[in-house]
Amino acid sequence: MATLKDVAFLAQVHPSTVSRVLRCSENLPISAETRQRIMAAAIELDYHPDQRARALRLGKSNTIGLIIPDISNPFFADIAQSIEQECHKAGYMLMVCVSNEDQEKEINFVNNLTSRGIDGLIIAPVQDSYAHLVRLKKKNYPFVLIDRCFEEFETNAVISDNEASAFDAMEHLVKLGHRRIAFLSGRPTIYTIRKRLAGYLHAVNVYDLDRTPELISNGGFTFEQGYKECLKILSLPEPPSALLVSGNQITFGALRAIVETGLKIPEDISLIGFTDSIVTPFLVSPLTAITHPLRDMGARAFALLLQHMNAKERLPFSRIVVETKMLPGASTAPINEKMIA
Amino acid sequence: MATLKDVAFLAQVHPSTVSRVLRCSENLPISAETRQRIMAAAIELDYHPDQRARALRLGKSNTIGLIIPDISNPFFADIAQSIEQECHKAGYMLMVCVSNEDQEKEINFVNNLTSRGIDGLIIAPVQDSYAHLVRLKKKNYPFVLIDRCFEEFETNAVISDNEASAFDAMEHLVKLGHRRIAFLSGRPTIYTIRKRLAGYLHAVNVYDLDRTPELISNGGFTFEQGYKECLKILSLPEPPSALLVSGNQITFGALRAIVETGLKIPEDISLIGFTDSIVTPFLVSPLTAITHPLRDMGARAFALLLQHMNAKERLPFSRIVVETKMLPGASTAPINEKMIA
DNA sequence: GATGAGAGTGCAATCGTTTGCTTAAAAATA
DNA sequence: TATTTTTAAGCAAACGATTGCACTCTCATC
Repeated sequence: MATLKDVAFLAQVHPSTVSRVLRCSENLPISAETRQRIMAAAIELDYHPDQRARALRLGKSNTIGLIIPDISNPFFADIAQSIEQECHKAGYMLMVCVSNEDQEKEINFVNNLTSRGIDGLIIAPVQDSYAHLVRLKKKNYPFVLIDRCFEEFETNAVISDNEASAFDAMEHLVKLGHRRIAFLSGRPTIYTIRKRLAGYLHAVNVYDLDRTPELISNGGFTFEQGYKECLKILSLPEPPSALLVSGNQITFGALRAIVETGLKIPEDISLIGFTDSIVTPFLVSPLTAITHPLRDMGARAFALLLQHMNAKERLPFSRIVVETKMLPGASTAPINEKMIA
Repeated sequence: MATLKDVAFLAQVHPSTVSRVLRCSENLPISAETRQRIMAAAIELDYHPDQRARALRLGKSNTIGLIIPDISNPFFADIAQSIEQECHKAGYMLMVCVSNEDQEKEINFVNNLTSRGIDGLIIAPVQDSYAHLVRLKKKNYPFVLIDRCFEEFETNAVISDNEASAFDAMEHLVKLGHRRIAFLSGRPTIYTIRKRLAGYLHAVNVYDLDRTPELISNGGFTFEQGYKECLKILSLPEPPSALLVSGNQITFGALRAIVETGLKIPEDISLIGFTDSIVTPFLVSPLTAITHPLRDMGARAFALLLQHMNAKERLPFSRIVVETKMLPGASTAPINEKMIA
């Protein structure tokens, strides 16, 4: 790797001169001849400034970090994609880290990224703890939470109206005559899950629905876990007539369980999923889905972060709430008589 | 951010002593009392070594870079996920960059990452050019290509047997009686596409199939492009009785076109897709899919990279070929009479 | 009672850039 | 011609961590 010194030597000038020529475009007192010589040398040696030295000296790396729990989940992959594009537009690099829902790993990433001189951080936190984020806040390090946040801990965040959308989905099912509706989700320590569960319970209360505890299941986020939990629910003595599933991978797992059990959607069971996959319209039964404006979420998180990174003084925190949208499918139908029996 | 100096000051020792105490665990000549004092100070100040300074001094960053064309494509997202996990196991950080199939962007990423002191690089190249990779090779910078490689340019690579798998898929269709088979894919500048096309053409020759040029389409990689290209093909005066589609997103786009056109799979048209999505079994018609051992590909690419990064002397290049697998679905069927009419 | 061996620390250079300050020559002004 | 200004380029410190070398002690050994 060619260094400034190498270029300087080749051009027969001092390294500082090379630096100046390469950095400052206009009104630099330099002879055309020398500039020419330096440029030629830089190209000749395929010189690229060492970013770590630069970051060290400048205290700025033009890089931000993104920590997400799972990149093979299209939900986070799409968010990552949009953040990456915004970064690129703004001249930033993006460092993507995957916590795999492991709190320990997330903490390590935060430490590692900050000590790399990352300028800011966007995090979809695991939410088993947040002491590391409190430290970040204390150091006045700019960061934005995405999709998940802490009620009791004030930070920047871009989230969606989980509770309302779960309630709406329930209402939709209730209007079709369903009174025994199961709720399938990941860990309830997570903000989105808690909120959706709250929306579910709210609907259960308002419409006085069946409250068998077995109808609520929080097994985990994966395809496999969704599959197993759904099988369990379907084999209840009195299985539900409808299912509200929270999460991309879980929904597909549930789908597998339903297909394997031989049930037809929506004739035998109705299904609404919190899912943002492009394939929902082409599933065995085109899925009624609650979708997020993922690109918008990513873009707004980055814009908010940028604002805080560029701020001279401490800005007040923002909590941006985006609206989900129910994508109508064909996976929900009025309850039929045999279900009740 | 606390520095070594801050810790040293608090512990009343020289920075170098702090560094030694924090780095070298065993047999360091240091009094227990001093060590104690230093440790306490480090914790008190929440000290984390500055990685850019460290990387600068050590010439090693314990970070590798991954450049992929599209992260919202599960194919690359899964590869990224597995590489990330391997990295983590080996104590490396992963920096993920998304080229969005833009050669310019890829070149920038390569320059930027290498000048960040990244220890190695895994790339799924855009393949419009490779001069930047030649430079990398010249500088003896360790890198591994994944999924796509260059026939005429020797490098490390982990790829799959694209040609054979396309041929096998075609053979499968031919045995069902299909003779008019369309091939839908992304840009033919890309290795995988070229190879799959070669497999397709080979089958066309061996079995003397219909060679109407309109049956071959290379519109692009996206869902939208797959949709449009497929519509075009379906509206041919003599539409094909079967479709071989190359790529995740394109396959779903084609699916949309088929569904919208009102055709039934496999009664009206057979479909085989190169796709690695977990949802293929639950589509309108459970899809016959050619799948890749994605986790394995990622793991092997990382292992190969690690080997080259740790090598004292120049190693010979490896080209690892993994086998694809045809996942049987229900989207292919024997040709029926009305198709031929 | 020198000499030598270790134990316990500090010093200073280094990695590659950047930038305020200085110097030196040339040009402009008095 | 003497002085100031402008132009052009070099010097050196700094960012934070690491490490070979050197230094000062304290013991034990010959």
